[in-house]
Order: sequence, then structure tokens, then C-alpha cells
Amino acid sequence: MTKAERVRKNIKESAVNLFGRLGYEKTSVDQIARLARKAKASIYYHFDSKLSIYRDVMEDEFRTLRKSLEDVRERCTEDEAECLSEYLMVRMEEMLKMPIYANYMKDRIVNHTLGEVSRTVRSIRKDFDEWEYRYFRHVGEVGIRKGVFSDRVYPDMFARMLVNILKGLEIQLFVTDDRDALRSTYEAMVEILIYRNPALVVCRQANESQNDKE
Amino acid sequence: MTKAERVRKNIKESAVNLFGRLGYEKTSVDQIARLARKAKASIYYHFDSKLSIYRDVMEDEFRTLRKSLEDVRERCTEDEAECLSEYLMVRMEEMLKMPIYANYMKDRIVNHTLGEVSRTVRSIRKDFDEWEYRYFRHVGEVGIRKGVFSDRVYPDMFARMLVNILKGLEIQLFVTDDRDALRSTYEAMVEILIYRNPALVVCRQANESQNDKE
DNA sequence: ATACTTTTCGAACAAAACGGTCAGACAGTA
DNA sequence: TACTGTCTGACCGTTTTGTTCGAAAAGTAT
Repeated sequence: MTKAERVRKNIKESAVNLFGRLGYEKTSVDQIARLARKAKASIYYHFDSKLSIYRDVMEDEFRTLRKSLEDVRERCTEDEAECLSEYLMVRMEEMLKMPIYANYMKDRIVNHTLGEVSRTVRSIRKDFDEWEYRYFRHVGEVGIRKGVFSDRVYPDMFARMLVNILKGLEIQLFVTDDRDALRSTYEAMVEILIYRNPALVVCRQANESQNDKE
Repeated sequence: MTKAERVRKNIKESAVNLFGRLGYEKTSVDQIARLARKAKASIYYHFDSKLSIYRDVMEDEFRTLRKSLEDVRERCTEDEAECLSEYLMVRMEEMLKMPIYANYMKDRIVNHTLGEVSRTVRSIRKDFDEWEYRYFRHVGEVGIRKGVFSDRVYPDMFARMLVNILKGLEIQLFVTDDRDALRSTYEAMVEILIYRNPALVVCRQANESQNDKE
């Protein structure tokens, strides 16, 4: 790691600290510089603008979120419903470890307008959504083929719906901070998504009554 | 409660919210006004200045701290050591519920200078210290007379020492946020303060061995 | 309706803080 | 010595800040 990279990293650490606690507007470049023990002008040697620092650390947050979710995907490949449930739980926990994004969400809700900052975050978020859409569609394809989910929904519909529902619940998560409420909501959602094939239900009931007799 | 008092209270609630989250510098009067649904100029009808709002809500925080500690003092009058230990625990827990003061402490540690704000808070804090000193001196007097604490220290010394030690530990508390570490430190401190009168120890040992024989 | 008081606020102010620039200083090094 | 990457103090134009003031509005008692 070169010296320049080390300095850049140091600046980013200061930025994470401040953006995470104060948000974009309330953090000044001078403050980042002081915390990184550099002059304000030095910050502009390593970064183009305040916004580019913000974008950089925000991207990092989403990168580590992706990494965590990739781990879940690899770890769990058996039952699609179980898998999805686990995925959503980890997703929630990891999102609560994203202070900069959480702060942005809160700011957005109360201030209603952040201009170019919003545009930047939306672009990062769009990449993440598309990445996640691809996964959901894959889960949908496999799940529908196996009969775990109803074959009346197409994988594309299935994935799009999930992405949008999760976006809504996310706001709730950051505003209320009530992870337990969200957990049960996720569980209920997965439960509803699972296709209760009438034939299978009858079959299962038959099995159970047979087990009772034994 | 008159209308003016209600408005004042409403403004103070907004101020508590913002000062507690953002600190003094990062909170603007306009922001307080918006949260209280008043024009900025209206704030100055009810308060002299931004600093006077800050002083007001900070004093409130110390007032409720005092109230809690007075409750402990009344509840517990038996064993001086036990009493002191309980007092310190409640003191710590209650201090963690003082967001504005906590925020001020953090700011002070990283910024090193806040000028007139520091002067204001120091004055409030001085009142509290003197109030607490009087209690510690009283506990010292009674404790030393009863032989719980060593009679080689004077009540004044005893109280002054406690006030200063607590001030130091307080910084640790706000910086690390590790209340468990502080709890054991407090316990150890009280343990050390208790006077292990050699005569009493011998006496107690004799009693115990007598109990063994029975 | 009248006159008087209390409360609110838009507009304006000087001062400060803001993001960002630039010319030059400094340190390593070939 | 000349060159390269890194740092910084001073500065700029703009926006935000705390605070003031006169007048509008709301409330109240006569």
C-alpha cells in the first residue's frame, strides 16, 4: 500500500466517522481535515470534492453489505424459502451497521430535499437494487420451478416486487429502529410468498394423520 | 400554565432534541425554530440568545440528575459504603441519560475549545459539584465517625477527592461508553475507601471462628 | 368598535463558516 | 541539480449564521 493510499484511507476513516454521526450537510471539509490531521487544502489533493468523499465512503458501505449478502447466498442453497428468510434477516442486521446510509435516510425523510447528494446516493442505490434484483429473480426461477412459490407469478414480477417491498420496509427500519417489528414482518412475508399448493397441503395432512395412527 | 410558558417549553423540547443529537455548534436557531413550528425571530421573543436556550436545557438536565440522586440519598441511609456504591451506580446510569451534556463532553475532547459555551457549562457544573461535595462530606463525616472509613482522612479531604476522581472517570464514561468497565471501577473504589480497621478485622475473625465451633 | 398588550414574523444585517482554488514550500530521489 | 509527489497558508465568492427591528396579527379588557 503506497503512502498516498494510506493517506486516502485515513481521510476516509475520518469522513466515515463524521458523516456517520452528523450526516452530509453538518459535516464540513475542514472538520474532516482536522480529524485526519491534515490541512483542508490537502484533502483536495486526494479528493475532487466533498461530494466525492461522500460517494466513496457510501460505496464502501454498500460494498461490505454486498459481501455479507454474498456469504449468505453461498452458505445457504437448500430450501428457497428458508434461504430467503435468512437472507432478509442478515440484510436487515447489516443495514443497521451502515451509519452513513442510515443518516442519509433520516435526513431525506425530514428535510425532503438534498439535491445533488440525493442524486449520488440514488445512483449507488440503483446499482445495488439491480444486483439484488438479479439474485431475487434467480431465487424466484428456482423456487417456482420447484413449486415452493406459486407458478402464477413470473420470476421478474417476483423479484421486482421484493425489491420494492424491501425499499418500503427499509424506511420503517431506519425511522423506528425497531428491528424486532421488522423481523416478524419479514417472516410473515416469506410465509405468504410460499406457495400453499392445495394438493400438497392435502397430501401433507394425509401424511400427518397417517403418522398419528402409527 | 400560561401560553407563553407552553411555547417556551415547546421551543425547549425542540432544542433538547437537536442539541442532544448534534451539539451546540451544529445546531442552528433556524433549525430549532422550524422544529418548534415558529419563525426564527419568534424564538428571540422567548429567549435572549442561542446560548441562553442551551444554558436552560443544560440546567434542566442537571436538575433531573439531582432529583434522581436525591431519591437515592433518601432511600438509602443505613450502611455508608453500600450507600455510596448505590449512589455511584445511579449517578452513572443517569449521566448516560444526559445527551446534551454527553455531547458537550465529546465535543470538548475533540475540539479542545468552545469559548463561551464552555464557560456556561462550567458554571452549571460548578454548582453541581458544590452540591455533591456537601453530600460527600456529610457521608464522610458519618462514615468516619462510625469507623466505616479511616479516621486518618478528614471529611473535607474525602469529599474533595471523590469529586475529582469522579470527574476523571466521567470523561472515560463518555468517551468509551463502556458502563461495565466503569461499574467495576466504582466497586473497587468503594472497596478501597472502606476502612479495614485491624482491630475490627481481628474481632470479626474471632467471631467467625467461634461460629465455626458452634 | 376602541385602545392597549402580547405574540408572531418577514426582511435585513454584519460576521462567520462554507466549499473550493492556487502558488509556493517541503521532502524524497535520481 | 532538477524533478516529482505531497502538503499548506492565504484567499475568494457564496451561503449560512445569530441577532435585530418594525410592523402585522392575535388577544383582551373597556
